[in-house]
Amino acid sequence: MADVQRRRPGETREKLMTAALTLVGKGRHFASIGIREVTRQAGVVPTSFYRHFRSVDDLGLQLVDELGLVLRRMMREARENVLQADKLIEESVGIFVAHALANRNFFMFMAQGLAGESRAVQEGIRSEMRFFASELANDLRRLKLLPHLSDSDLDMTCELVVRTVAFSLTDILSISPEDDYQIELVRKRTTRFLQLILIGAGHWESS
Amino acid sequence: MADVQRRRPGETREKLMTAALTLVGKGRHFASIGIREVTRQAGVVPTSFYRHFRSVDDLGLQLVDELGLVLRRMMREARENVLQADKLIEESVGIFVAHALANRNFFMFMAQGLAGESRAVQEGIRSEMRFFASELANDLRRLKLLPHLSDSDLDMTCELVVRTVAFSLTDILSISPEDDYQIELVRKRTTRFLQLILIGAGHWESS
DNA sequence: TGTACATCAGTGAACGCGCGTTCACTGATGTAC
DNA sequence: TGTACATCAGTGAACGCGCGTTCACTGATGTAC
Repeated sequence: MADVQRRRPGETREKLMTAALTLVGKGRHFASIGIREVTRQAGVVPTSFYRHFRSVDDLGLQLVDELGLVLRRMMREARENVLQADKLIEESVGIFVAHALANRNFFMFMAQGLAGESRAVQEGIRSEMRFFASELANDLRRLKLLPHLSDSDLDMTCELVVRTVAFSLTDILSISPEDDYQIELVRKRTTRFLQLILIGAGHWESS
Repeated sequence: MADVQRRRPGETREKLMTAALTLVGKGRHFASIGIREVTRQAGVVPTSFYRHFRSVDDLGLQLVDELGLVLRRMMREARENVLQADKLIEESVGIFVAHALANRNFFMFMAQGLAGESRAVQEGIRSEMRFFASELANDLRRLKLLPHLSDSDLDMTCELVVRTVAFSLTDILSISPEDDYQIELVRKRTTRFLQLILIGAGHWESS
């Protein structure tokens, strides 16, 4: 009975961000979401919105920051769990697919934002992807998996890998999350894409 | 003086579709565009809209059909002009970049639609991409450039090529069309991506 | 070739509604002394 | 430890505006005989 109605600081802000993601998850596009809609979904009065964000675009930018955390978490999990070099690709793709399903709304927001209305969000997401690619390049360098590649060729390869995986995202997100069979198909196809790229990298001649 | 005010049939319909593309080209996202906005841009009274489309989504679907024509035109030009096998990739990428710049609004619509609000538009664009990939596979088969690949592996390779090019689209579209230097960078990078993929395909072992 | 009628495409007025945003207010929490 | 005050986060009422959509009307074009 004690501690009644005591609000956690930042609780409403969080509710608003989650509400926006929920709407995106329901099939709405972020660019078409309004303030009243978000607050309604969050169960909060419209005026509250302005206590935390200047506009929906501003909320979007803050979502990009959180997206960065989600991606880093995924990267960490991959580093900890991908042990056998020969199954590196398969296991990484598996982890990616699992995270995409577990954070469906977040990744939908990411897929939308890449060609979204706000330049700032667009730039933010691209920058997260570049960061991801450069981390991947570091890992591959450390593992000496493609030792004959120059730094810039390795960067290029990783950029292509990240883009390919990002495109698979749109495949996954267009499938019903329960359709295990379709998801398995995407998983296999993505794996083959990456294998093809890495075979290419293996035979690439850095000048 | 004769022939005054005589409207070409379908003229308004065309104006409305062009208007929607213009708005997209100005940075608006298709999902956030309204009927009144389109008609205003087209210089037409709002009620006219319903003479041609049931909704903005419906207009979007018809834009996908036209997008198909744009893609086919591009494909034809590539077939006619890509003569030297050793420069196949470079020349194809060049033609793609030229078309992307010349039909900027159309390609922006395409990039947006891939993760857009309307499932039907999404599906339509994906299907155009699949068609493009299968045509590419036919060409490569005819040219006997990757004779050791099974049909399904060749399809996979072409699918990856098309996706990679499609992703480059978002690069091109985020650049100012006058920034020749940046565009040249994207052109070179895309070319390298495709070279990497085709080297991979060259060493791929179809089981 | 001429006439009567149907169809089509564009118009302007009107509707009710939800939107973004502002304002003054409230009560809880944090800070200074 | 207690008191006074400032700051913060949430509220409800209110605003003017642009939205999607409907309606009845108009004139041009197409069709039948």
